Amino acid sequence: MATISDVASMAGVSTATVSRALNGKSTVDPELAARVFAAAEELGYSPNGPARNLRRQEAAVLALIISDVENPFFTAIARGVEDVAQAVGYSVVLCNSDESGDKERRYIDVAIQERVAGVILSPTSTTTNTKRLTDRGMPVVAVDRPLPDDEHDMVLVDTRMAAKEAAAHLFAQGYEQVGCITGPAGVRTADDRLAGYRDAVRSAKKRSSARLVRRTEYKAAGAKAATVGLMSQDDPPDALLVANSSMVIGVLEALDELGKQVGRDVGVVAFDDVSWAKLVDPPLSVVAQPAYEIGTVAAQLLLARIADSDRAATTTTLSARLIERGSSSRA
Amino acid sequence: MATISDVASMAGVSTATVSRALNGKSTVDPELAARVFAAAEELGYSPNGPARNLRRQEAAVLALIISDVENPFFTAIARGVEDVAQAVGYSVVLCNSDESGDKERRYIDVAIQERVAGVILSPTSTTTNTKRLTDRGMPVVAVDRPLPDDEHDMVLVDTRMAAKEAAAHLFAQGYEQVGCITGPAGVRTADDRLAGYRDAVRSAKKRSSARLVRRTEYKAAGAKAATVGLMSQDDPPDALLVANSSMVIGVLEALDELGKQVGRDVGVVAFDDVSWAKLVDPPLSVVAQPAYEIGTVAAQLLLARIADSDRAATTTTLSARLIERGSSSRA
DNA sequence: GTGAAAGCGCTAACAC
DNA sequence: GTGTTAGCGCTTTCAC
Repeated sequence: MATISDVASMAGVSTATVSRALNGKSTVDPELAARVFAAAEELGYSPNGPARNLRRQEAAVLALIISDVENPFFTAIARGVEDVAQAVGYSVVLCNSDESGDKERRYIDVAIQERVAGVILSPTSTTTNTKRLTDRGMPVVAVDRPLPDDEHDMVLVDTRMAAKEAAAHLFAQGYEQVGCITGPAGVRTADDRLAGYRDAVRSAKKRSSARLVRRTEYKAAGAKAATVGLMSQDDPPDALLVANSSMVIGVLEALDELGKQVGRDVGVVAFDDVSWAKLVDPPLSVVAQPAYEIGTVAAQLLLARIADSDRAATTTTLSARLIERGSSSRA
Repeated sequence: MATISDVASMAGVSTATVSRALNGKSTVDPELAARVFAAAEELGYSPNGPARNLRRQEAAVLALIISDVENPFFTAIARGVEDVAQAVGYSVVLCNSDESGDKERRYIDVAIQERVAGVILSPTSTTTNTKRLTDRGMPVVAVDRPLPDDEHDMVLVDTRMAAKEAAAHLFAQGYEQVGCITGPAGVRTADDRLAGYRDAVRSAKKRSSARLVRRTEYKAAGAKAATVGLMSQDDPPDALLVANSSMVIGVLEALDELGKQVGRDVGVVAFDDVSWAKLVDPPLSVVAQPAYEIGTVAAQLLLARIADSDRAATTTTLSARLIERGSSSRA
């Protein structure tokens, strides 16, 4: 592959001049510049990124480590990040930790080794170790889930409040025994959504009961089993708050197999306004999170910190919006 | 950030020895090795990837350029690629071309600049230019959609056959006027699915009619408008073959708004077995493509070609499977 | 305005 | 088995 010195000798100038011409730095004689461009074109020259980054000691690349590529919530964040990054000439590399602390650690190492300019991640758990990043002065922004220490920028959603509202809505619709299916303990969004649910139970003057709560992986299969378990006990719940959109697939399947009609028999509200929410029967009531905006804000924060490492860490909390559809109505 | 010479001086050895010890190359005196590891640990040393890659003239990184991150079909491919790559120590960077030839070109350039070991891509159109890649000796594997020249490995699905089967199934179920909503002209999967549909029309001895076909972006909005257009003409279709899962969302919304009952009034079969297919009413009949397998095969092919650039290019064609559910039945 | 030369951090000959 | 040294391709002083 052609190198800068190939271009230089073809154009009859020094490598320094080629570099200057191609980067539009300082002024280069127009005539020489033209020769340089012609030679570069002719040779199909494309600068060697690693070499440049090695020399410059910086790369215009951001790493985005998300916990589940197959979850539309996270891919929407990715789009937000990408749009902001592209606009200022940064590339984004997307890594899928797949809710595994191991893979997450591996990708954090890759980010360090590749010397990316900064990292945006949705921590798989509260034990996620970003120390390796911060020790090396790498800017980190956490999205969706907070990091334990407060030296990072974070972009979160007031998910506890949203969960409370959603559960309160179910009570207001006349459901008596609202249950909750949430993610694993230690995953902050799962804990918060459960806490919000409990807030609502308390406000509604209901007795909170562990019988009505199940925790599983943020996946359809676990949620399906949990729903079957929940519904097959005496005095089962007549409504369910479901903590994510993968889970609600399992929940709806289970309800269907148990012959329960959603809405009339069992009210359902789930997190995340997925594209197919209006297609199920009855249409699914959801808590819509501003995923794309989380991405854009996170990217802006990260870029700001890359530019100025002394900025104080900020936490941005966006709010979610309850969208009432048929699944949370008895009518 | 600590460099290899920091480690070397701390351990009282040369940088060469550090490199050897850390990479487990040739043999190093156990005692020295121990000192090296201790020093590296102490300093929080992490090798500089760009520097290493520059020297080695190769990086264990694959680029995967997909045309839509929000489409589960492509994210499933991504998981397949990643699983294979991880297993042999390669990282995967995921890039979203968003069906835009421009973004695709930009990412191809990034891949070249970063000197990744190889590229897997789903070309946005038949005009995708991979010449820049191949000119530089970069291995390329096309997935989902073929590339015009036959010097590349490709992993495709026999989507024409699958479309024919799906349309034939609709005729067999007693639908008389089967229509087709497919993607933009020039996108090979869109063209092939249309061709397969026409094959079925011919086999069923129906007169093929442009009235029954619509082409739009591979998105819900376009498909929704197309459906409204299709259904509001005289003698509208009584069944629809839909070329992708984003589109079918628009189709089902439109049908619902027009008061048509899916299955009884209008049969529907769509490409891609999405997670929510069984939740809509009636459950959605689909053409299930082996997306994950496409990813694994593509990654294996790419790795093989990286190891041996002289291999002849191969084309792997996987087959899709029709899954009959309620949406394609009048009962 | 341009070129010579140093050096980013690493690995791989090559000596010993 | 270990150290010395050259050099990957680039940018950036520093002279001129």
